[in-house]
Amino acid sequence: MTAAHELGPSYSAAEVERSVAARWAATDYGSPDGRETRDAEGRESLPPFTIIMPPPNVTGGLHVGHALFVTLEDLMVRRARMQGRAALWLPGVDHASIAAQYVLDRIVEKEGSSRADLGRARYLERMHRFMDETRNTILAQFQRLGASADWSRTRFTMDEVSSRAVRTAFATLYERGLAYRGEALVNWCPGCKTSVSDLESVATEEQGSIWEIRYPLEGGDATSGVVVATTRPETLLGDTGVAVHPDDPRYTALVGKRVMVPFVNRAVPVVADAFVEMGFGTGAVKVTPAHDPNDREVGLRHNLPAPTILDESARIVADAPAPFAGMDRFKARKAIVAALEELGLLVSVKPHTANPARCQRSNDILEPRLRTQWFIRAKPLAEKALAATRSGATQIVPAHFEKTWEHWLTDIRDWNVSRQLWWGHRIPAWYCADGHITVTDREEGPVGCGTCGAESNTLQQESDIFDTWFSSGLWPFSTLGWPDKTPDLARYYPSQVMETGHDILFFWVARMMMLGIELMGTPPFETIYLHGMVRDPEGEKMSKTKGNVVDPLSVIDEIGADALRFALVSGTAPGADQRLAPEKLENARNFMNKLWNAARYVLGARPAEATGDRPSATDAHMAAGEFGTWMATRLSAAVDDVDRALGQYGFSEASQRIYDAIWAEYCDQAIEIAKVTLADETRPAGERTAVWWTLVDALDDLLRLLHPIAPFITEGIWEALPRRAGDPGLLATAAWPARHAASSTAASSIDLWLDLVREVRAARTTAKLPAGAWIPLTVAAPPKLVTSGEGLRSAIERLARVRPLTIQAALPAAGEGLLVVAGALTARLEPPQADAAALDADRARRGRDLVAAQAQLAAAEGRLADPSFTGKAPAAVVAGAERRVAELRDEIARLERGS
RNA sequence: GGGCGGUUAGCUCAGUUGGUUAGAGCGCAGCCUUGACAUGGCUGAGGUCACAGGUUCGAGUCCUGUACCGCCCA
Repeated sequence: MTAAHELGPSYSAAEVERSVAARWAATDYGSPDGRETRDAEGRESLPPFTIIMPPPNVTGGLHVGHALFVTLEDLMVRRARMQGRAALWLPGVDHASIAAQYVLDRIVEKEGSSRADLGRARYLERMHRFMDETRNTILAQFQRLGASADWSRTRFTMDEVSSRAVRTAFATLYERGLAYRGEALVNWCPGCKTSVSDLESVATEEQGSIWEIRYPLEGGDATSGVVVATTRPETLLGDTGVAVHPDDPRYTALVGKRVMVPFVNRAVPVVADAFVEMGFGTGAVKVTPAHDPNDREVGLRHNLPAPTILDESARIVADAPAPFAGMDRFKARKAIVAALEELGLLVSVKPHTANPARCQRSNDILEPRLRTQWFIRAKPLAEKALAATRSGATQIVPAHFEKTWEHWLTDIRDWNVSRQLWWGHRIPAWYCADGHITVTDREEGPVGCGTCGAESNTLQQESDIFDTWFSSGLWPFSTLGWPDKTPDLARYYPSQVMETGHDILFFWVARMMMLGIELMGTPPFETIYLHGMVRDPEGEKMSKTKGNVVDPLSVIDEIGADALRFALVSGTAPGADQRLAPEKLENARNFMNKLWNAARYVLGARPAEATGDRPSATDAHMAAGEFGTWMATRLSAAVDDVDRALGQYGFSEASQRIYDAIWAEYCDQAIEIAKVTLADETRPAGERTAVWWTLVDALDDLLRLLHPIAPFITEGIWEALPRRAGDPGLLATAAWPARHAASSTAASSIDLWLDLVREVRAARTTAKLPAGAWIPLTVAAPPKLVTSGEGLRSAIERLARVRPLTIQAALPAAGEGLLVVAGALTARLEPPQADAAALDADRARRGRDLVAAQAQLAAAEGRLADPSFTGKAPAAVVAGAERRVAELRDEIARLERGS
């Protein structure tokens, strides 16, 4: 970057971002106790502001979803930092056990080996090497986005502290009876060879069949018995019953009788159970307790055995009858159907839409299997989480997600935390030869069996590991040092905001809430802010196979992180998905370019008289004249609006307001007005100096407002700005702007004159007057506006391209020309050689204005004439209507007089 | 089947506790190479706020229902 006062002639995001990043890297500004902060003492008097960063997957690369969350969190943290709070944004990465193992398995396969070949120890060693390669990649990419996290506190869900937190948490839950080991049906993924939680199972839809199969009566022939309907004939080998609805008259006589399951020749009872839908299929269903959740329930209610008939690869078990033993489940389905047909037991086959659950990771169809697993008792934990949101201790943004939250937590089922994987935290449970369970938080394991005292070296540790989300669930406090009582934990727990995607509300947020309340005693965050998904311009989910993925790094290379951040922020609404189109990115880029050029102009327009340091009091110059007051008022309104928007997580609204403040107000109006004064050597030097310093002060405010969204360019420009005494070295640690004392509540005459300028321009356009021509304008203005108009004379001339400009009390008697009415101002443009057609066009325009004004007047008058309006509406609204009527009458009178 | 959300300009979306003149960006049309910026400036066209009822002095905003779209849970 070039020296102060000299911004490069064209905006290069890459150059600015590189240079600013280097300056940041040389400081500890991201630390809540950073030395860069301007007021360390003041900081202590304010509450800290903490966001714990959702840890990205260790093996992952940056995608646009990361870019969104990094931007939003960084925005909040940067603003809090500027407000003088101790702002902590704590980063880290997640070991992502199933996802990482899935990725590494593919790599190992390519290397011609396999997980089984390597064995657990060597595989984990290979995994650690892999982690070391990838761990910092994603965080380095976050830095390119401008993330101002405290990198010195970076954590990993598999580091030593996290491991201790996991053991302690589990041991505590076990002690409290909130963790238990039990046999239950789990979602088994035959591809990943592990169980997965309900949340990791994805319901899908596919065309299948429904088979109707006859189970003959025990001792009966092939026409006796009952016809069951099933979508999974292959599980027939594990059937231990047939169920019918108790009220189904078709089967009343059969209940209690026994029927024969083909091939296995097992006599099983016909039971009556209300879960059966009479209208489905034949109204009779086979019961396979070990391979279907509903059947499991029925089996338990009717004391049916539950033989497992599918192994961990979802093949028919070895002790099943030939030829099915060892067969894959889908082959077995065909084979069994064929065999049934041969036996004459297949009654019919009908098409049917099935909804098999698939593994979120591998997409294999999940197989329910009975297994002994570790579970977390969810109900008592969920109740506390619900209490926290109901009491308002934790607030969900947007609020409507509370309903989803309620729904899920109310009907929550126990959480299966066992995974038959290798990469992850091993469950700290040990079993002795007699099967007693000992759970401990000691890294080296228990000293002996907690029940029978069997020696530690005879104990076997559980081979299962924890669901990744168990360690993630501890993240809000394990990152702060828990289970130790660290100063960080005391200072930063609970955090203010948990910002994450609504897609992991249950996976993660609910678990953090449940575990946080249980283990820490208080909810882990005050606000849960949920963002939506970033989609492609057509609203499609981005995916590599579709090829519609926006790569944030290429976007940054092309237009800069600031533009990407601005585009994402301006498109976001709490909980809502957004479409990211190239036009949006382009607009953001243009905005950055606009800001850069505005700054270039301001810095280059310094009057010779504006020597010396920047005045430390902003409002000295702003109070000096109409322009300063106007600017102060505009800035104050912008600050108020941005504060209000951000206070309610209206990020997009805030970004739009800043965009307007910079582009429409500052560039299109303030600079254009100031330009005239600054270029006018005949103006008093003091006036030019005041105007220039006002521009500088305003730019400074705007940079501060925009900084949380676009940190690089604002920092880069700010560096070139004359500094005030007491300002820190970095904009990142400078103070958040406040209202200006010089602002005014009264309408500024500048706005009134700008309205006139706009009307004159419109008149010129409709009348097709040459854009470059100087055209005489006479304005009739009330006395107060005559004075301010004189002060703005050269600006009005230039902006409206009018000359000579006459400002007086009244218009001379009707003459040729174009009438212009704007607020309290009436004016006449007098083009030297106006052609008749042009004048007609303008007259038509004015006619339309008149009609519109008359319609509005009629409406307003109608309202005021209605006693129910004047009687019931608030006084302010009535007064507003009255004012409006007066204005409209005045305007109409002037429009009519002139035409 | 249950729940939640959406439907506003050609497109993408804003729209605070109901206040009467519904906004922005992009796109479109016309004009402008004016010494910060053509990644720009100026001006303009374009909306019965999905539909049908209701509450109210007043409804894009609140209530009921309908249609369509999307998401979540089963």
